[in-house]
Amino acid sequence: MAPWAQWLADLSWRANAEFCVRLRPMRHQNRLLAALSEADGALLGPHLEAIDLPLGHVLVEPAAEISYAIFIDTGLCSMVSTLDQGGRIEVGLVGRDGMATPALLLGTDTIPYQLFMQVAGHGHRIAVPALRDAVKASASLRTLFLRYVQTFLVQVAQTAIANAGAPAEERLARWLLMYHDRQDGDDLSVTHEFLSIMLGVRRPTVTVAIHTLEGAGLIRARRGRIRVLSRARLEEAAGQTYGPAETEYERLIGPLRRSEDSPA
Amino acid sequence: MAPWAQWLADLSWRANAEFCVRLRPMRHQNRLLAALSEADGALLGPHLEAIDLPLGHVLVEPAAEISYAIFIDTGLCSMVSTLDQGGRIEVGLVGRDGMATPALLLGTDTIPYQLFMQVAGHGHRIAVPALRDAVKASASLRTLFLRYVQTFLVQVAQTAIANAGAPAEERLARWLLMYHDRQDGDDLSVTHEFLSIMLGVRRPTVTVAIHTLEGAGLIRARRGRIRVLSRARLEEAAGQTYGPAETEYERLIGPLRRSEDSPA
DNA sequence: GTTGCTTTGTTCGGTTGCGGACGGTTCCGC
DNA sequence: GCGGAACCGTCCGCAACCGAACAAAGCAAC
Repeated sequence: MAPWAQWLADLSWRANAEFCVRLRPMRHQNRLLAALSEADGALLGPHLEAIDLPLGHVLVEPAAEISYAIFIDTGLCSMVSTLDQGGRIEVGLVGRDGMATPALLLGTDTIPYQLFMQVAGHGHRIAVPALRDAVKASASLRTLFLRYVQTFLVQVAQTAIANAGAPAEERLARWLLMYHDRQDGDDLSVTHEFLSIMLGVRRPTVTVAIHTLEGAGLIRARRGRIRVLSRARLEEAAGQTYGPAETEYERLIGPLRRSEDSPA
Repeated sequence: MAPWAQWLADLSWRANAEFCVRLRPMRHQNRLLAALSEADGALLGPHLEAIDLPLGHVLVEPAAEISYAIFIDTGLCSMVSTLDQGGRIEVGLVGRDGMATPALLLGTDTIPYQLFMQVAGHGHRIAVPALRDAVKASASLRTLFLRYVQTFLVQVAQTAIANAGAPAEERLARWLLMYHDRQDGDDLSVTHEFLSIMLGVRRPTVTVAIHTLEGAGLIRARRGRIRVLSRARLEEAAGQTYGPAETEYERLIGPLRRSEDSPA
């Protein structure tokens, strides 16, 4: 097994990951925080702490009480189900588009899934009681956050649809697009093995699918790195599986990616 | 094609389905309504209208504005994605356990999916503005309903997990249990073809899976009908796919099924 | 009770992806 | 520049499931 898969399998290291509190920048990269009104920003701001989110950091353990909500500025976080046999299946992805975990807005402090950083980055955290107070006090804040929950729900539903029968190649294209949506630039840092876990398929299957997409000129794959060459054609390749969740996001919250797009 | 599949494919009939308003019974079979406090019941009650929910009735059309929230007392409603190729994939199931559609609580009046009655029954409806007013006025009502959204989110996530690799037999077991949870008695009305659509597999695959479960003595299948013989063993057969959503429901809201269980 | 439709049972070949394994290549640290 | 670790490419046999089709059995209406 590859060593990075070690921390994927080994649950004991998680106690080592420590938060590194830093100064809060003025403009938030996180889309939800950036979308706050003046008043709502003032409501949350004092309670936000900047944190580092190293690779593999576990934000939430299944059935364990959650103390902080996290707003990611850079990096990616996966929500996965840990199966008895040791396997993992990804059900949702959170980046600078939202918060982890949406369930905190739905009246629960635990979820049956695990959240961990899949791409290192940084963000801000807020203690759950402070979040609850703010959400209780401001209807506009509540509305915004619940709208995010809706987009997340649709995202999970799209995962269910993609997992039902869509060939590995379409699922791969969808996943690459979702990653691409949540970061700047066109270079994605992922290995085949990582993708195989996220997509719930075998690693060789990922290799084959990547070759197909690369052969068609949609991406360029290098060791541990995938560059998106044509978003437009990648979206075609993803078929029905990509789109609804992103449309929902732009309708309810705002632009997901920065303006520019890769050339087709 | 079987004729019942006609209305599944034919979208034009939907205009024919008319609501039949009736008197409101005193005790709600719907679990959410039954769980309301005195005050919250008084808040919603005056706005509730009893309605019939005939087989195939379309409650929500993708991207179409939703006017009513529906609380199902009996019967079953599926949330499905309608694919371009004409196929449908189920992503969620709503019965007397909740309301249709949860998205109304998340700040949107449209969803990218279709909701239709899969098993005929009846329920109550409330106009969306009235629902919004009530939810805005009562924090306890909001909490209860949002908790339901959480259970629904987990249900959809479990669908994603089941669709990722779980063999048809496990998915079938899970679906039967979810149906069983949402009605009285042990007789389920479903055809193989119907199940094949809900599970996203071929009809012969369903036939084979049913034979396996029947051979093991977990169910008894007759034309258009399946009787649950042993819930406990059916839950075993469903493996990891069944459980988390139901646990979440009982933790956050209350009992899903009536007390008694089928003999093991 | 016969007719016609619905539902169920079964078959066939083909494809996709799995489980496992092996060899090659790139990268990193010493 | 030399190991060794990590990652990528490929192969095998095998099981699940698909797409299509056809036959049998239950049910209902006349």
